[in-house]
Amino acid sequence: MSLRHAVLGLLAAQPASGYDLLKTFQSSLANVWPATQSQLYGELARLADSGLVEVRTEGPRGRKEYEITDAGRRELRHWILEVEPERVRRSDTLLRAFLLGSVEPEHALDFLQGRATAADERHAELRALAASTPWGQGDLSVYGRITLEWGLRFSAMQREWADWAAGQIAAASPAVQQKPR
Amino acid sequence: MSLRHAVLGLLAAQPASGYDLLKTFQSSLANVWPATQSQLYGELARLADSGLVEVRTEGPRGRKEYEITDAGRRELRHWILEVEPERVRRSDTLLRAFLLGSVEPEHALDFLQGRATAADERHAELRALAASTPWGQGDLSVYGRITLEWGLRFSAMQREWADWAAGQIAAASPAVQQKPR
DNA sequence: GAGGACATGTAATCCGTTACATGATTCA
DNA sequence: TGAATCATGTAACGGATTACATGTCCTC
Repeated sequence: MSLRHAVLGLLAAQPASGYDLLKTFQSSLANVWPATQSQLYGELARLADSGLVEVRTEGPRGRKEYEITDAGRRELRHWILEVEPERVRRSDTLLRAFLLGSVEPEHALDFLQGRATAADERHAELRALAASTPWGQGDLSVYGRITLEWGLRFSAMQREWADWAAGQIAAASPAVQQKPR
Repeated sequence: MSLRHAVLGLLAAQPASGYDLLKTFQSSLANVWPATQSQLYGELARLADSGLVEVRTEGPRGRKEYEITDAGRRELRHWILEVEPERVRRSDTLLRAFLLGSVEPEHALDFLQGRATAADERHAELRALAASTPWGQGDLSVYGRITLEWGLRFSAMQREWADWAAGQIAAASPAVQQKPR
């Protein structure tokens, strides 16, 4: 049920149409909570039904500009501060790591080295994003940076973990030479 | 489509019934790729339909012991080594962080301090799990440790990030005192 | 007037969760 | 004989993804 709160959070900053929100979900939010057009319009309708948002104005081409209501603000605040976040549950990469025993050690090493490279690439991508973002003075700037920093730290951690894990496998399989980087 | 590969991966190590697999999904795998009983029995039926596993023996109480087939092993190997893992897409915590601008800075600080505590608790939980696990000599031991290490590093990273983020907010809101720990 | 951007909506399908339902075997 | 465990299956519901469908407005 977090898409609902993502939408409320965006509308808490400023009124917007589904189309406006969609652009945000495809750009900055794509790295945090991606959502599709279908989902978004459906969620807006449901939010309006439950009184957490309202149509403020209807514009050309059927444009509906939504505004958060007081009930919506209360719900958002409650969710952020009082609902315990769920842990990240599933990671594709981690599942593969768990199952690496079913391939030969040299292929396990290849996998981990691939993960190290992918983590580096992700890190570079986020660094580029940070550099190209016109960071202003507002809240969005402070919290956007904090969110991005999480991504940088996460990808750095993945890189270091993959290197460490490759070392562990090399140590456990003396016959296998770890390829030099 | 990863539950399918989690099941194949477990059956690659040894034949098992749905009931056996369920216990694994509720213990060690719960930290990596949780799955419910419903899901599991459904997936086993689908895997058998597509010829990736086979019923090896039928035991008492309708027990069906499944075995991976050659086609299943090929599919597993292909998935582990040749299918690019998906990035972790959604994090409840990160979405809240992104939206923290909609609450007062002192509550944003509370949130981040709560995350720091939760990360510490998770870290301790995983340390306890590592200590209480009878690590043997096999593959499961090597790859289980590697997976657990990821969790330890992840929770450590979250803790450090939450502390750093709290510092950023305190700096951006000079009026707000960061509570001492 | 044609093309692109704006703008919303619906349908099909898949995956995951919760709950319901049923029955067999073992052991105290 | 009754409780616990073993064992499998189905149904209902909600969220996410992809694809389909339609129409309007602006600008060149």
